[in-house]
Amino acid sequence: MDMPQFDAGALPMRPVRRGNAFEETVERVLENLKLGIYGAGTRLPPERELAAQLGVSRATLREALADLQAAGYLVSRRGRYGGTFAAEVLPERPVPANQGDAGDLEDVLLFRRVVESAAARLAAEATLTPAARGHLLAALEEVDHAATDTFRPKDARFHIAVAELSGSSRLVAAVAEVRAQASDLLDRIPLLQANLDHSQAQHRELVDAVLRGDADAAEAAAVAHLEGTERLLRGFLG
Amino acid sequence: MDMPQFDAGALPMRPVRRGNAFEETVERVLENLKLGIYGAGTRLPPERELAAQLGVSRATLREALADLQAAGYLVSRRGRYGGTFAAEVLPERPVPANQGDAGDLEDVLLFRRVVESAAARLAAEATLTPAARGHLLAALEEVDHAATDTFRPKDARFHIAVAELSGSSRLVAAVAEVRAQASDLLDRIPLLQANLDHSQAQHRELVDAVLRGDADAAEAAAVAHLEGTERLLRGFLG
DNA sequence: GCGCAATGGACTGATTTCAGTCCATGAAGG
DNA sequence: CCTTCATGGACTGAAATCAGTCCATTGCGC
Repeated sequence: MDMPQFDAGALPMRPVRRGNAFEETVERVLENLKLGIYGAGTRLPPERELAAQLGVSRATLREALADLQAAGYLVSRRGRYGGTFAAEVLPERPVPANQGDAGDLEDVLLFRRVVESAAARLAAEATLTPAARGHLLAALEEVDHAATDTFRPKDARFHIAVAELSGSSRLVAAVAEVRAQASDLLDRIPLLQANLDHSQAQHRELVDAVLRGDADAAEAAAVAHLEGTERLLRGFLG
Repeated sequence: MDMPQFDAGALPMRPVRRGNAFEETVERVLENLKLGIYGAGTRLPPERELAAQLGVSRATLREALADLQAAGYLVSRRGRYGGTFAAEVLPERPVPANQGDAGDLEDVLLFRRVVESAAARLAAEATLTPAARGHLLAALEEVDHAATDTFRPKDARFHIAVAELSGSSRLVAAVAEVRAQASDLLDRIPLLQANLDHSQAQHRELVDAVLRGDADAAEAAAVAHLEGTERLLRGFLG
């Protein structure tokens, strides 16, 4: 941890813009694809609507979509009932040789732990509608039956589903964001079958705890689950 | 809680832009002033540097600073050893009649609880350098001796100081952001002397727990402290 | 005193981004 | 068939934003 901890004046102000609108739009859409929010073959919202959601003009959004289409992430169809669809199979990502800071690795992992364990606890404490329970179980089934090459997005989707049960939109956003960041790191290390099996068991444990409203157990399950990938990441990258 | 919880496709993508660069820059700088990151009379970084921190061109930053100067939040001095300074006394804020969503109130409070309690716990678990301990105590003294009209910024500064001890820059950012949002809400309700005294005691308790490394006590103190303002806010706004 | 140097102030032209408009496509439904 | 209409595709002119340059001011050290 090498933070500029003291001298308030030295704390840099958090950026307002991280790049141009085009780049950020590409990144955001890609993030949603990688997290499996839009699974293979599903339709994205119409451009006009998506542009509004992203707070960006349709022209800018279209540039971003065109790039993603050229890169094979998206397919467009014109005409009524057409639209923009997530590709059936996402292209291999050209490993971003960029090694990322090690300090940043710990930062992401720590923050992930904070938000995801809280999400698990709050989900367990919430009173769930039958629909909510069904949604959670469906997400669990999805990730359980996922082939190894579709595991990560479905895993992310599952964890976001848990966060949604917490009822806090800010928490959902935080989980999604930190997942996306962690996902970038995870793409640089191999996916081990043993670890995958272990994950499934932990997912079930988490769901069980949430469904029976056991907040402590839910939090513990979430933390145990996270620690697994933390160890992997530290091993391969640290 | 009225979240669009299911049907992933319906989850809107998180905005990339929340407004134009100018507005966001004003907001960000104002946020830092209100949080007391730049206390009365202190000097902000030079424009060229600040623009870089914010990821915005100097022209845009200057427009924002000009507005804030016109509104009495800032004072500029030219020449070497000149600069832009936080005004000695911040203008009364023109209460933004805007009532804000009630659902959003709960969302902010919930997320604040998540990040701040985690920050308190992590701060207590961290091994603190003497400098860090001194910094924390200094922040405590500051808020302790604050007059009622300077209480809120120093209070925010104190809580951010705690978060800094956690060693996670993401957590610090999250605390600062949620504080700023809560601060907007707090400005709409009166500051009660009794509540203020209560706060001071809770601050001491939190600091004690952090300094002796008692994570459970630190978290408990933080939660107790937050619940105080939560009740106030719900009472006046809910 | 004098010049150095760091700062805010002001301008210019290029680039990005925007809002708005109209066109092209093509499945659904008659 | 033919019409309908929600969608992607393409263009325009305006506005915002940028990077870069030069100017104006002023306290400090020589």
